[in-house]
Amino acid sequence: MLHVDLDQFIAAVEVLRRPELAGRPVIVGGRGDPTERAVVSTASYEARAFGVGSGMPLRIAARKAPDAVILPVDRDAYLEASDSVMATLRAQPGATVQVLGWDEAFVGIQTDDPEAYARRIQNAVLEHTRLHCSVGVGDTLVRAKVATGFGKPAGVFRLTAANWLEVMGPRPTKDLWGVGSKVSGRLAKLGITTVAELAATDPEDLVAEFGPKMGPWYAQLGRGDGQSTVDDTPWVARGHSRETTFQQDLTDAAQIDSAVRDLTARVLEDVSAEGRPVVGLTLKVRYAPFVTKSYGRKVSETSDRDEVLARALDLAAGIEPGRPIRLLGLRAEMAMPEDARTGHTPTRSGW
DNA sequence: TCTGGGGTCCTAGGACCC
DNA sequence: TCTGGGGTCCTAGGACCC
Repeated sequence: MLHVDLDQFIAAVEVLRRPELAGRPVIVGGRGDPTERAVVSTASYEARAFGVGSGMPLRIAARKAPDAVILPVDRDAYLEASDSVMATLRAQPGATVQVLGWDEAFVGIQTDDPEAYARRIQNAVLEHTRLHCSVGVGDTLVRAKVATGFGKPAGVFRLTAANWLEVMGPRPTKDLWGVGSKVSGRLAKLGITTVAELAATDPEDLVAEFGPKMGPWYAQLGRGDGQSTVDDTPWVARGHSRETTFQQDLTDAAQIDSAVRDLTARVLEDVSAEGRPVVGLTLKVRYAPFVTKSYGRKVSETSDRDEVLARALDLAAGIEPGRPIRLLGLRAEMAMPEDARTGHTPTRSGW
């Protein structure tokens, strides 16, 4: 199968509608104001040369790349571009498309020459959207996904059981898709620092540290093994959430109350668009500077706005009075539709 | 350096039941 | 009076991804 990933997607979309920005460092994040609390969504390759990367506070990014153009996030524009990329992929002969995000997808195909097929896809995407993408070829989802990184930018790379250990073996475990800094640190404490070492570990030996599912899963990840078919079953969202970081920390009860009402209304926009009842609510509170607490509970199935608001305000009653709040978030969990409940939906553990 | 916003999934521990 | 063992459900928290 193939994994297709658009190059510097968000920045590329912005440059398309502002051709004068081509070749310049471009940073997209927040409302485009580096004095606000916000982070970088995407930086163009020119901006990355200054050490700017996604997730970095916008303020820091602006300091590193003083001449960069900083633009606000425009979700609708990226969604539209994404839709036409995915439509292009689905139009390829024999392609099964599993969308992973705005800018990436797995493509299942039967072909004797996957590299040629990958080039076809790159050309088709470029022709229809004027966007460049990189393609990974693999015999499992994990290998295809990881392969893409070696193809960037605008290239094609193949990873299979035959070359996985040769290419990935010496690399740190953090280079794996699904291993972050915490897990790589815990693995290091067990004496496992490279992908080769992880691949050679008995899955059962990881159960004590990571639990019955994640332990064996990490061992499998080290080998690059896992699911080898692309599943295009339409995704069914489990829930929707909204959150806001306040530019000034909140302490006033009336402000908190109004923020919760606002979040509820925004969450309900997404929820009611799906027409599925709410079955659970979680209020996330970040007390300054960075202590996150959540207050959640199941609720009896409801689609009534006032009912949901009342339950959200119930949760907000648990907020510690007087403690400065930096962020509030509200997540609504929705009832799963009958067919999705009985049918299969792709899960991370399946990979 | 000081940390967005939208998601998913897993685990631990307490409550409760038999 | 002090207390097993297994199971399920729920909540809180954590980790990761884009």
